[in-house]
Amino acid sequence: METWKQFEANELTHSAAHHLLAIHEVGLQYGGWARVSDIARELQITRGSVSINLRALKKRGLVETDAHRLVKLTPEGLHAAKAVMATRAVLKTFFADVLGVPDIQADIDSCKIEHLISHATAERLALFQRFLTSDPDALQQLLARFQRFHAECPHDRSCDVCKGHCPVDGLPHAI
Amino acid sequence: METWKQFEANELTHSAAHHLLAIHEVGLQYGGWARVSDIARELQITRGSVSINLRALKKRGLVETDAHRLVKLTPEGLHAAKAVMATRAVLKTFFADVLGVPDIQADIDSCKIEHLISHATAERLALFQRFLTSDPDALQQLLARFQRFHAECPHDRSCDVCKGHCPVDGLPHAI
DNA sequence: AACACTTGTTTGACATGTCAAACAAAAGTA
DNA sequence: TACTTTTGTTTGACATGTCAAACAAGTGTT
Repeated sequence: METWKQFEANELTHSAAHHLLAIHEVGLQYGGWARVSDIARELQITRGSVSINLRALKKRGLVETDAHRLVKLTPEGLHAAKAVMATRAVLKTFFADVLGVPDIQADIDSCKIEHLISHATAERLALFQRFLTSDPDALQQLLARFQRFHAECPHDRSCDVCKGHCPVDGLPHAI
Repeated sequence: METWKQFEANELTHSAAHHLLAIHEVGLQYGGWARVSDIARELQITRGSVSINLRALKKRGLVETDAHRLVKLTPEGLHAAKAVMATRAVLKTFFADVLGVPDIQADIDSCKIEHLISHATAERLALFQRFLTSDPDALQQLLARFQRFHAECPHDRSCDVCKGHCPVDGLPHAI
């Protein structure tokens, strides 16, 4: 059992991923360039923290700086940022549109997971969604039926699917 | 945008969750009791680290100790451990059996996510799986068709679903 | 030019989680 | 009983990521 130690073995930490995303976001209005202050404001952390964190990202070649201390993603940094955004989008769509999880919760969950889930799994999930929503045999109806179930489930024993118990841990619904 | 800070806002850290799981695992053979050494061996970390980490778990009321320094989960600790195991099982089943992700990758991904995903999302995912596999209208066939697609996808433009592009980021398949 | 503000960096602090090493107490063995 | 080993704790170190505060360099205003 050393699977659990893989938790640390990711390309990006949560913090690093969001620094890249913040640079990308801020840079949209300034031709890709961002200032430390802007990044700090975007992430709601201090300039000092951003300054320190950028040092590591520079050393890893994900970020570049100007003579005027302006910050920009390198091609590798941009690639990494786009990968994170794409993965998050897939997760969020699945949580919200397929599973029917409330929008805010879908945002939080996808943001927590975006940099941790493997590309292989994210890709299969994306394919699954495409498969579900593009199949000619009215698979849409299947989804619709599932969504309807959520709305109508009485969360007690009379319910055919949940039978009044949480499907995760098997315990009776608290509701 | 302060959604990203929610990453730290979980009931359990990854480390804490696995300490609880390790106590539970070891305890199966000893009536719920475990020793610091056993936990350390199970997690492949030093006794010193376990000792320090248990202090925090004790303070939070998730773990109790004996006069002989034997360690046990409290009812709350057991509940937390079971919740983590249940969530992981749901995630792993989805990744492996529905999406068709290789077993080892499904283990790693579910282990990374188990303590981060909300109960709401895990519950909907579990329901979705039950829905998929128990519906009378041959939904099993749907799954089978998706699985078959994976096996047959040529990963190039001739493929109807992936069209030679990664469904996550839209870039051409590297394969 | 003088003063005030903004910006980026550095420093010292804290929290978490890990290690190795030293140590003390308990258990096992002679 | 005496010796050895195992066990649990403590300590000092390191890495990451955060803060507040001090500081230096630039930018603006008058």
